Amino acid sequence: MRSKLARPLPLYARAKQALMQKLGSGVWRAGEKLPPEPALAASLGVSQGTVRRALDDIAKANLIVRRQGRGTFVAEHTQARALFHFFHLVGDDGRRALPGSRMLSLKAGPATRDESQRLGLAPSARVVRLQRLRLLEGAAAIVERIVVPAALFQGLDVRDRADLPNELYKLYQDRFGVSVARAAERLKAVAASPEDAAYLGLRSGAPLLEIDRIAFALDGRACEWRVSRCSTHRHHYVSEVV
Amino acid sequence: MRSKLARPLPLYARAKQALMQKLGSGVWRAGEKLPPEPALAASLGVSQGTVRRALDDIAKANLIVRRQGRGTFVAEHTQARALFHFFHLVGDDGRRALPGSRMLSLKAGPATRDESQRLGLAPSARVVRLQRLRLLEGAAAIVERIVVPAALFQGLDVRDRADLPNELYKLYQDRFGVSVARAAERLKAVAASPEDAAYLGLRSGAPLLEIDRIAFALDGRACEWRVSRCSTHRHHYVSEVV
DNA sequence: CATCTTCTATCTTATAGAAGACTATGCGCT
DNA sequence: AGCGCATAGTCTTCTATAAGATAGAAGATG
Repeated sequence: MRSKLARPLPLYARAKQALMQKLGSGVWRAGEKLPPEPALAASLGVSQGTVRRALDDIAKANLIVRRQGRGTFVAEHTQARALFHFFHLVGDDGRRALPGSRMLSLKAGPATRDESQRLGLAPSARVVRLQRLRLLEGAAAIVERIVVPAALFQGLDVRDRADLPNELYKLYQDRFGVSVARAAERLKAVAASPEDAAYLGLRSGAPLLEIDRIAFALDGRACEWRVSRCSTHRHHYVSEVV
Repeated sequence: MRSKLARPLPLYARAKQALMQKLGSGVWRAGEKLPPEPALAASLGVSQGTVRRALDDIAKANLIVRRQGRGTFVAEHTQARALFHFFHLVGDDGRRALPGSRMLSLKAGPATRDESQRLGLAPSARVVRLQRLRLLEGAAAIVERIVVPAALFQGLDVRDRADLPNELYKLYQDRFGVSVARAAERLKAVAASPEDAAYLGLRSGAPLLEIDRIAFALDGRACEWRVSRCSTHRHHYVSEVV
């Protein structure tokens, strides 16, 4: 919302928008190589320096990866990326480990009011819900409740119940072409419900860290709502603040 | 830890280091204006473009503020900065408010093992400890325990007990020349101790969000250890993940 | 296997103009 | 003379382009 005159964005910002739009529209798939800088510059009608600035900006948001001598590539949801960018629970000894998963339930249905509001969907649009138990170093540590819009994930189905991979974001990207670009998390301390407690082997009322996350796709639309209730006896959530 | 040959850092990175060092050594005080780009470039023996890149990097870490037409200034710990960069508790309605403070205690003493380890001090170096109760919208919401190395804050004293300001980081900067540049936070859900519960008006054992933060000065040394135990009934901790 | 070439991104410098912010000047008016 | 105001000038950062040197990666060639 610019106040004075509607000044046009600087050229590099418009170039960035154009590139982002291409990324979002799936012109280049995950892991693919983008055209070299001079080619992009020519196709956008700007200088190489300008396209460079745009690419650097996008790389800073982890949407592309630049490798000297090789080229610029669309970011993939690798295990390492999941571990370092999207999973913030760390062992108290400082070691990071990706949690294992045990599927508890998967079913589809119309969205509740909360769900459609949080995901920005039409009232009672169809959603798919799943629940998982996640294991850290073998022990149950997180109860996870996930809601996704059915429209974005056509074909995600009860039949998938058995063989959903551990890393859902990679699945979203590979099978449905939905790349999670960023996420907003809200944390609270809550008391374990009797159900939570049973899953995690704690007494009811034990303090749990609740991570409430909305994940956004490249085009900015919300694509997942995930609530994770974590036991933080041997782990903690890390956050860097600058 | 670079693996192959010890390649020199690129010029802009060395320029950044040189500038950071000057910032850390207090050549320019908080709020002061840095020399214009061409002057800096000349003094460092690099081109204006290179110094620009270094300055942009530093600005991205919120250590300086650049204003077109006016100049480049050393960042100050304003209220807004405290609110947006260093205080992550937000009301469930989305509104941010800086908490008020009520001092509970302030005393000096030799560091415990934990304290000297977390702050990177010699064993049993002198530290100052303070405890505060913090209020959100008038209601007690956070119990805060703060430990700082006495060496960095010469003259911080029991006599200050009454009139310590709400925003400590501004005090650190203005009175002691210690600028908090970044911080690392570790979050856990814990059960309220009887003492916590009494301060916060909760029952003992209620779930609290514990924020354990080490703050680092410009030169990279730890300058504060702060543990905040927060009631998250009406508030939550926000975290953006890219 | 070693070397060379080619393609790529990265680094560095230089130049020019646009735009924001502040100061000083000068002009008209009272 | 003194006041108010527009304008010009100057200093600053910001934007944009260009060009060449550097360095990593890969394949072709000897």
